[in-house]
Amino acid sequence: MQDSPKTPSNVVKYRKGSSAKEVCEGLRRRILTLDLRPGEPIDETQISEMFGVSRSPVREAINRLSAERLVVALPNRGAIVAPVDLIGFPQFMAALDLQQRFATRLAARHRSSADLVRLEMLATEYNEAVRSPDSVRVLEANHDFHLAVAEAGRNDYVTRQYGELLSEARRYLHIHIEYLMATSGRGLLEDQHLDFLDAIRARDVEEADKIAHEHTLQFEERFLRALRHMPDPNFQIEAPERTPDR
Amino acid sequence: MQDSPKTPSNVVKYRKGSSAKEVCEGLRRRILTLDLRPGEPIDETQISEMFGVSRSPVREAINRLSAERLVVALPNRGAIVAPVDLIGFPQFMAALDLQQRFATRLAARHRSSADLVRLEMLATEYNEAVRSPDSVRVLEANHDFHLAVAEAGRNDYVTRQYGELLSEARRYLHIHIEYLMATSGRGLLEDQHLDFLDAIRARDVEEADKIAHEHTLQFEERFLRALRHMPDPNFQIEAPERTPDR
DNA sequence: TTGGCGAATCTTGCATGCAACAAAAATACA
DNA sequence: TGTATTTTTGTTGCATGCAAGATTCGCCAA
Repeated sequence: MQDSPKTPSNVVKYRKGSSAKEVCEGLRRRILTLDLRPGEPIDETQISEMFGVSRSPVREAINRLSAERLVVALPNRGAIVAPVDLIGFPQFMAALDLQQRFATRLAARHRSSADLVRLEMLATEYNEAVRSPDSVRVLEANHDFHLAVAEAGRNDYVTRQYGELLSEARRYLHIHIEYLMATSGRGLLEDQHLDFLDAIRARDVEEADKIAHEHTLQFEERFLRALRHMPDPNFQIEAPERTPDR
Repeated sequence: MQDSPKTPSNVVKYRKGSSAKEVCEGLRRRILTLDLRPGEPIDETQISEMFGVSRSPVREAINRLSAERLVVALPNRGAIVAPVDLIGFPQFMAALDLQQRFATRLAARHRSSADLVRLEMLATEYNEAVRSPDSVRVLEANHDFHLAVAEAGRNDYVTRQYGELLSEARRYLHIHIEYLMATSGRGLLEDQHLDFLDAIRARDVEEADKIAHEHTLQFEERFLRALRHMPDPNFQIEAPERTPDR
C-alpha cells in the first residue's frame, strides 16, 4: 500500500505496539548488565532521545521496570536504577533459596520428558557459554536454565516469583562472573547444572531440593569471596562519576 | 457502571503526583472486592471519565495493576480484569502456602517487641471486623495482619512476594466470606490469628511454620467447600452482564 | 565564607491530539 | 441466504503541549 506517508524521514519508527516494549527491554538489559549503574538517575527525556521515541513509551517502560524492582520511582523526581543493596544481599539470598528449592522440587515432581530434552539443551548451552568469552551469554544461559526448571514445575505463581528473583540475581551474577573471568577462575562455573538435571530426571524430589540449596549456598559464598578480593577498581556500589552536570 | 468515587466538582483536580495513584487504588479496590468482575474488559476512556482525569494516569494505573497481575493486558486491545482462575487455584495455594510458612517462620525468629504490640492490635482489629457486617473490613484486616507478620520477619523480598499473593488472595477470600456471611457461618472466622500470635511471641519457629501451614490448608478446604455449596447465584467466573455495549 | 530567600530553569505528571490497529457494520457478490 | 470485501466506527499507542513541583543559581545579609 504505502511505505512512508508523511513520517519525517530519518527516524524509523517501531511498529505500533512495540515502542514501549523496545525501550523496556533495552533498559532492562542495560540495568541487568550493570551498564546502567545502580543508583544512577534515569532521565525520561534523555532516554526518549536515546531510543528516538517520545516520553510516553519511556514512562511506560519505567513503570514496568519499577514493578520488576529494577528501578525505583521517586515521586515527582523521576526514577533511579535500583541500588544493589549489599545490606539486603543475605535477605535476597534467603528469598532466592526458598524459591529455588521449591521450584526445583516441583520440577522433579512434574517434569515431562519434553522438559528433560529442553533442560538438557539449556544445560549444554550454559556449558558452551561458560567456555566463551561472552559474560552476558553466561548470564542469559544461567537465567534461562533455571527458569526452564521452574516452568517444568508447572506452577505459574512459583515460576513468576522465582523468575523475578532470577532477574535480579543477574546483577549479582554479573559482578561475580566478571571477577571469575578476570582471575581465570571460570572453570568454577563449568557443569553447574548437570546435577540439577540428574535429580530432576530421576524425579528425586529431596535430592533436587538439596542440590538447589547447595547451589544457592555456593553462589552466595563465592559472590562474597569475590567481593572481598574484587580486583576491579571500576566497580563501585554508588555511581562515582557524573559529577559535572546534574 | 456506577458513580464516580471522588471529584465533587468538575475542575477540582488531584494534587500533582496523585491522579495515577488515586485511580490505581480505586481500581484495585474494585477488583479485589469483585466489584469489577474477573474477565470484565477495562475501557481507558470510560475509567478516565469515571475518575475525572485524562487517559494518561489511567494507563499508568492499568500498567501497575497489570504488574500486580490484577489485570491482564491484551496488546492493542486494552486490558481485562484478571480472571479468577479456578484451574490455577491449587497452584496459587501452593505458592501462598510456601510464602506464608516462610514469612511466619521469619517473624517468629526476628520479631521485636514492638512487632508484637502491632500484631496484637491487628489481631484485635481482625476479630472486631469479623463481628461487624462489613466484609471488606474483614478482608483488609486479614490482609493487614498477615502483611504485618511478614514485615516482622525483616525480609523485604519475602514481604513483597508474600504481599503480592495476599493481595490476590483477597479475591478468593471475598468469595469465601460472602458465603460465610450468607450462611451464618462467620463464627468460623473468629480468632483465626491468635495462634499465630502465640507462636510468634514464643519465638517458636517450627510451631509458627505448622500453624501457617494449617491456616493455608484450612482456607483452601473451606473455600472449596464454599464453592460446592455456593448459595449465591450472582457469582459467576465469567462476567455475565454488560452485553449491551462492551 | 556561609546561610537564607527568591527567581530562573529543569523535570515530571497530566491533558490533548492524532494515527495505527482491531472490531463491527455495511456492501457486494455468488 | 451465505460469504467475502470494503467501509465505518471505536479504541489503543504514541507524540506533543503545558503547568506543578523540584532543583539550581544568584543575590544579599550575617
